[in-house]
Formats: sequence, structure tokens, C-alpha cells
Amino acid sequence: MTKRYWLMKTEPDVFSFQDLQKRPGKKEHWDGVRNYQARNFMRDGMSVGDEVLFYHSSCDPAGIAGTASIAVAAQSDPTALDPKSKYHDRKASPDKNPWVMVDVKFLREFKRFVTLKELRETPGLENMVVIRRGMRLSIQPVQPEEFAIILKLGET
DNA sequence: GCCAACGTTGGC
DNA sequence: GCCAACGTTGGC
Repeated sequence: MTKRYWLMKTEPDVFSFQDLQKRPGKKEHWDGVRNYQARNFMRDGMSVGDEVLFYHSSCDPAGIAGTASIAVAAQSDPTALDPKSKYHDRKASPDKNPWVMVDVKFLREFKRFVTLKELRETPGLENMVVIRRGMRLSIQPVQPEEFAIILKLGET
């Protein structure tokens, strides 16, 4: 299977790229996704080895901190079944849990944080999902050409 | 803190 | 199955 590219959003106050780097094995479960479109990307699209732009949202400035990879493909998300979790879904049950998570592994921190403003201004990124008005999807596909352009921005 | 955009919920 | 109300996201 060919490698795919993704963008994954997180609020750095909750879980940042630096937090990921500090985790054992630099890996963490990407749990708590409760949107079907994002779930479908994880479940149907993501494979081990896919590369991810790690996006910080709801902060100033918003933008991409670095890259990660998919370490484990979609698996059942146990937080949906945990009444104590803030991601608990009362409609989910062990034999019918609609929610999945993947494991994400820290790959490389950019030399330079690439802001959303810069994404908007960079030729070749005009069709990126993340710059679309009103776009709230927390997991988005990224074109290989877009990924390459952003890598170059982050490393120079 | 504002508010536009969007997804979800629930009454009918 | 429609759609108004509501809640959330997230840039500014």
C-alpha cells in the first residue's frame, strides 16, 4: 500500500507535540475522536507508516509543529466505554463501539513552526483542507505534494 | 470574548 | 426524514 499523508489537530494546552515527544517510546494513543468523518479517515484510510502533520489549534499562532507517523492502525477506542472518561459515549458498548483510535509516533520537530497564516500564503497549498473557511475536521487527508511543500517550509 | 460555521440531537 | 435548537470548534 502506498503511504498516505494526514493532518491531525490538537489543542496544545491539552496535548502538544512536545507532550508526544516526552511519552514513552514517543508514542501515544490518538483517542477521543467523536466525529464520523474523522473516524472514517482513521479506520479506512490510515496505515502503519503513514505520515502526519501535527497541527496545533486554538492557540496563537495556530500551525504545524512537526511530523509524526502512524505506529498502530485503527483499534477500538476504550475511552468511549469508560464512564469516567470525558470521551465516554453512553451509546457505545463493548460489542458495538463505533469509535476507533490509532497510535501516533513522534517523527521530527520542525526547525521552524509553520503558521496557518503561512499556509494560506504559500503557493501550492491553495486547496489544502485546513485553510478552508469553517473547516473544523480534526483529521484531514493531505496531498503528497502539499506535504512536501510544508516539509520544506518547516526545515528551512 | 465574539461569532461564523458546522455537526448533532430530538420533537414532530 | 425534516429541520430548529443547541453545542462545539477554532480563527480572529
